[in-house]
Amino acid sequence: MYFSEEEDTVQEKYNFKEVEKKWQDRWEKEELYRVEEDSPEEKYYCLEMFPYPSGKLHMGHVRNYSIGDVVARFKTMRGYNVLHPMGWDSFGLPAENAAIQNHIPPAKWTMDNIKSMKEQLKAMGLSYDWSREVTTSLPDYYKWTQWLFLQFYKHGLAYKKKGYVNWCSDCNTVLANEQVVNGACERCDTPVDKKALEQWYFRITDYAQELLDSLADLPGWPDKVKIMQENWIGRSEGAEIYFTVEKTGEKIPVYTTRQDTVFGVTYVVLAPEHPLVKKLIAGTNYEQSVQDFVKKVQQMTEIDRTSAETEKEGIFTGAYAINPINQEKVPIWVTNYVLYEYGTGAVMGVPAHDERDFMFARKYNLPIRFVIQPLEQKTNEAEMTEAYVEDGMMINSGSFNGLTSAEGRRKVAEFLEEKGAGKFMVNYRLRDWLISRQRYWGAPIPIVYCEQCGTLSVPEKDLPVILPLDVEFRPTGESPLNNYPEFLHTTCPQCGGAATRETDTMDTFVCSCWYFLRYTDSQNTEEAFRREKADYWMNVDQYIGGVEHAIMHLMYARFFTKALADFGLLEAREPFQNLLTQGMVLKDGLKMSKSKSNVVSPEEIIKKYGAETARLFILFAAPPERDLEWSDRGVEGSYRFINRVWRLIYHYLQDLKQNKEKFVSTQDLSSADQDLRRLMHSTIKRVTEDLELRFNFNTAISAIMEFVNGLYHYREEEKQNAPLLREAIEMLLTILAPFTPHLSEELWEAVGHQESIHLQSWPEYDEEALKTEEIEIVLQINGKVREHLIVPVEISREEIEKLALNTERVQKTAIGKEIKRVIVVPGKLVNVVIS
RNA sequence: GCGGAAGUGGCGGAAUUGGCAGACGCGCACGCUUGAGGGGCGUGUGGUUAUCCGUGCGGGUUCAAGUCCCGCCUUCCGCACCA
Repeated sequence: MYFSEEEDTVQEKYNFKEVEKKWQDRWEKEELYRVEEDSPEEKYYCLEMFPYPSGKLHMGHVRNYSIGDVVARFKTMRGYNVLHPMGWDSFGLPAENAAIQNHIPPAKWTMDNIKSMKEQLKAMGLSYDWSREVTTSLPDYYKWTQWLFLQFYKHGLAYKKKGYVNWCSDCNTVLANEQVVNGACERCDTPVDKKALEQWYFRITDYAQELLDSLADLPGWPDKVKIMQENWIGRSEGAEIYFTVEKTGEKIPVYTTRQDTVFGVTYVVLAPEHPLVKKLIAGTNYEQSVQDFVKKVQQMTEIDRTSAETEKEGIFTGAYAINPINQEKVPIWVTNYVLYEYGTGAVMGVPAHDERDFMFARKYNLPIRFVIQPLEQKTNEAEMTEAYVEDGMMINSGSFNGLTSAEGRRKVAEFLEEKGAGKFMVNYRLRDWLISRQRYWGAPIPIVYCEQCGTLSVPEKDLPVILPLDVEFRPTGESPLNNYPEFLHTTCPQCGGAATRETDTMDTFVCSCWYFLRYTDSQNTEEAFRREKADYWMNVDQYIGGVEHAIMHLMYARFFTKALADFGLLEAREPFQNLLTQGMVLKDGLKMSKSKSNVVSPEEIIKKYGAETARLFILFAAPPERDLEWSDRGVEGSYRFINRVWRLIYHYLQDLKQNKEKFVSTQDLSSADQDLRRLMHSTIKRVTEDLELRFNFNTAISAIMEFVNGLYHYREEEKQNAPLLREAIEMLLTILAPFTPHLSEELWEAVGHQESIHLQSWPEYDEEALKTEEIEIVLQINGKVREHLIVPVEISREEIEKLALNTERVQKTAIGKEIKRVIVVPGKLVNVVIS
């Protein structure tokens, strides 16, 4: 990019309003941040989580995008071909709620918000390639979300089934397991109900093992996030064991990780929803009471039911089961503490070796039988007040006596497997992803139902299934699609007869599962993305966003990437190579929120101090992954620094314009010149390493501040070296460019450059320039700092030792004592140990 | 209960491999500049000062510990009857 010929008058005081606007407009006009795939440079994909267009930018956004912008600009200057896109996660409930409350159509509300948020983002001076912008709620995007759904369907990874699902009565829709927090809707906190409904699922459980295993391929992810995903997947190894109903011979599979305790089983328990419950009690004396109990449990809220503190309750069904290991007859109970969704929905009760079973058995006077002996001491059964849940040695277990728990787990499972009464089993806590929502503002699921032909995909050529915009909302929250005949009624793609459309839409997390792929080829009207383009850009080298997406978005996106790779659509099996989870922005130690009225508006800060002050403060105040305490004083400090840089360079402006001599020789430098030059190079080194190795923006900025302080000191020198000064100032502007892009660009132009500073290379430091002739080392006596010695750089260990021993301080201290040892750490310190 | 992160001046934070604790910034004090205020430029600023003491607490390893080991405390975050 080249600057226009017109002469700019540089003002004495930094006018951030004019300057920021001037460069934002010029960068946009010149398409400075546009990237293509045909670059000789190595690619780098820098991505920040795209926002939901609420209409207003908040400080979390400012932090997220400031971090991303520094990374993108820095990598560009380091010589990478950087993809840095932005878009909108624009389906979702708030738009619909706005429609119900204020009678604004969701599409209009959404597009208006996008417009105003885009202006706010542009006012921040972020280096996005806006030509790649994606909007998930527009047909040119959701067409491909629907197309991807069909690929999942075709490959058997999307299916419909009836099951007990989480229902939020306030949002009027079902929720995925991941969207239920403590038994309540994560969006509105309404306790969820369990409803038996037919719903669409993605078979993420097919990928459970790979999702778990390949966490190991992500060293660039925070351990915290990997551990959370690991726990969510919840893999366990155990056995399925088949108990049989005494009367009917029907099998009851139970899942356990402690098959070594199978001789300790004194009862079997079923979840209230277990289908066997009804059969067992039908026509017996127990029928009424068990039914009452089941009803009671099902009426409990999800919170109460799943809390570990909830009292364990149960009821005998009147039926008995046979333990396949020893043919023993044990009672079958129904309880509130067995989860139908996990394992087989049935559990073997081993009170002696499981806390929950222990409490349950105590309450209902069920027998407790010890079958695992601690290795160190003998259990005194009479004195036991809690279950022994550790491993040990098997006792009271027939031919298995004497085995350790680990051996027992293997042998018992093998034995049962041989008898056809059980098998080894790996279990996961991860459930399939429920993706259908009974809401309007989402991507319609491209399915039609025909009375003759059944459930059918919409043919790919008929995509997108357009979401109608002129719909009417009812205050109930019911999806208006159900009352929109033109949408609902269609023809069967197979027989041509009358058919109806699926009116459920997809969970918005489906849309955000592949947006990073669409960015690589966002204008493509023939495909979701061209494979070569995706393969060129993927994986995302650096992904940046909030930790609140640790499970849902990040796991769903990983699942999508793996599935798409299996469909042959791309090479990558992981979407995000490196992940940075930024901390929250706090005010007065609390998360900013309307209810606490401690919200600081980015718009106001930008208006008052300019975008760069806001960016600089946020990057300077804390390292990116930590929470950040907002401080108005701190903001003023950043504002001061920016003006300090401006004044410094303004002071030299005339000289710099007239004297364009380049710095070439290190001859004839005064000691102040040498100091300045050393400071300059050590600053480059520090800033480069802080950005390259650690994303420590705060310490990088502090190094630049020290450099500026050094330049102010140099300004006091009588004799100043003009070429050196020019080099130092240009270096300063260059390393500031990722942090303060407008200021740097304006001054870069002012000192006489025609090409944008953002197209310059990142400076290299000169190892030679860092060297000094003398260094300061620490003199310690018994490990305590006593003095500082100035010594030549190339001094030997022996000389340092001699020097140290000859100091007055050491001599004095050593009177009447023995010098036991002298430790020399070259270049750092000498420690004299005196008894 | 389980898992993770953190705890350093009046405040935000630095200390990269065990080697000068407190970089940088805020605040505060003082000086210079200015008609004044603001702003700017500069100096000082952990606590005590004879010296010592200091990184949540108590031990330990080491010539040397904010950093390593053992045992606790507090705060925040995530998960939580998963058999």
